[in-house]
Amino acid sequence: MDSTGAEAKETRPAAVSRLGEGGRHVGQITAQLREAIRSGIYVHGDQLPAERELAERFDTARSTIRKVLFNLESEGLIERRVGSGTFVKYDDISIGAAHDIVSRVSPLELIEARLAVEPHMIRLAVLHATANEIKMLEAILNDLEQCRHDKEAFSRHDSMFHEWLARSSKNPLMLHLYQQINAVRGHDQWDAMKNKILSPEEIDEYNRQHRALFEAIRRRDIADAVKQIND
Amino acid sequence: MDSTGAEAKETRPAAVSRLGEGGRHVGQITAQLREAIRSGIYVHGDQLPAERELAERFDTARSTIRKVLFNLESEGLIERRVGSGTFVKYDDISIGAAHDIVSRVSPLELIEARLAVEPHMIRLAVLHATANEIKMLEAILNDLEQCRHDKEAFSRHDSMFHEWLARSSKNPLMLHLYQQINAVRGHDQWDAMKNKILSPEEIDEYNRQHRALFEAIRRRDIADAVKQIND
DNA sequence: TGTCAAATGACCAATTGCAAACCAATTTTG
DNA sequence: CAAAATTGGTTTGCAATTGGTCATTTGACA
Repeated sequence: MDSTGAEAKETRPAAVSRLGEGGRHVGQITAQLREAIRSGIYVHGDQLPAERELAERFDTARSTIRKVLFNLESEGLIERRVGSGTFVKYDDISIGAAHDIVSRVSPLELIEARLAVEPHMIRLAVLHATANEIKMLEAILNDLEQCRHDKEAFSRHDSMFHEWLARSSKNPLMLHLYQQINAVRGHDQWDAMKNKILSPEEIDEYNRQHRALFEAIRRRDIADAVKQIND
Repeated sequence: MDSTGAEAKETRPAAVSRLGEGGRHVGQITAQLREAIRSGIYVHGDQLPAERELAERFDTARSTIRKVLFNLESEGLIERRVGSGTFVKYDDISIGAAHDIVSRVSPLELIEARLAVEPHMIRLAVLHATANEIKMLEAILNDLEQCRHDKEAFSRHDSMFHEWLARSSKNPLMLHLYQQINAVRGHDQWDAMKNKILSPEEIDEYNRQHRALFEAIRRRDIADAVKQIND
């Protein structure tokens, strides 16, 4: 007699098929919010107003807003966390970066560049890393191994690990080059895709490699370190 | 040491800035403090105000500040010592802008960077260079061989030769990286060295290598090309 | 009148933030 | 040297906020 409340997931397995419209209000507000996100009014990471506040702003009921947010969540535009809020998960790199280097690099080209720079970077890091930097790398590595189920955090710490690696090389030019690479890597849609695909098992595998690389650096074993980075 | 910058934020986050790290307060304050450090308001070695004082300044709880400091510590920006305080640990040497990088790179470091990038670049160039680009390289090479006694012209053409090499790799990121290297290489700092080092005989030797490299590329002989660049 | 989107209201669970107290290491002071 | 003060580290309890869920009512429309 209602079907009001929330389209319970368990009672409605395939409700996703009918996209676009829920009801009149729902469809309207969905389009409006979707456009606000895609146009950049809200950017990646931004927190949307709470459901109750959105309801007030759009002068509608919370259940309506929830249907809207359910739609946007199905489209992958937002992410909702109980107790925290609703967050935009739409990193559109095409906005404003059209002629930037970032948008002209393919995943393969990125890998090529990394393969070129990283081995030498590792060699230098093995030679020049200070005790403090090794300590720092280990700390980050430990953080990294706590991130099996948090792809976002894993990606952040992974970047940090490699940046400290570059820093340990003690070659400002190498660090500079690697930061250029990282800038692309961080904004590359391939990276975003990788983040969605990363399974805990793959994260484990990455972490094994990271650990092996770190141990090689600590032992000052150039050959082994370079071997690790090439796998 | 103080001037923690604007603390304003009139109880209404309304126009969201950049969240996505933690809660609303934590994320905001983290971003604020991080910016204060990266922008140089606090410099390496500075002691931050005590947690309890920071809490008072930001009009928030100490636990909130502690989460903020934990974030910054994870990023390697600060260091905390029980009984002493929280200290900035940020070498802005490492984050220098592109124009600063030139003055901080030693000849050896430049060579290291070239050794890292060039072999891979050559591999890609051998694979991807078009007939036109090979023609262009040959033309530059001919110019180059006319410069036995004009160090300035030799240097110019040499740069051009390598830039076309980079371009032939068909990898925009590699080209970008090599341009960064070239920016350092072409800087005034190296002029003096150029004049001291470059004798006509050495220019001849360079040209022999260039010629050999070029022939290897034309033959699509990766092994020989890489061998030439490493000599 | 029956149907169904919309609205309402209540409650739950997770998260965040606040407050207070206490501990441990370090520095300052007497 | 010893006590006091300062500082980061930790724990506990509580309240507010937020998304998740359910039951029920309202209102437009066929």
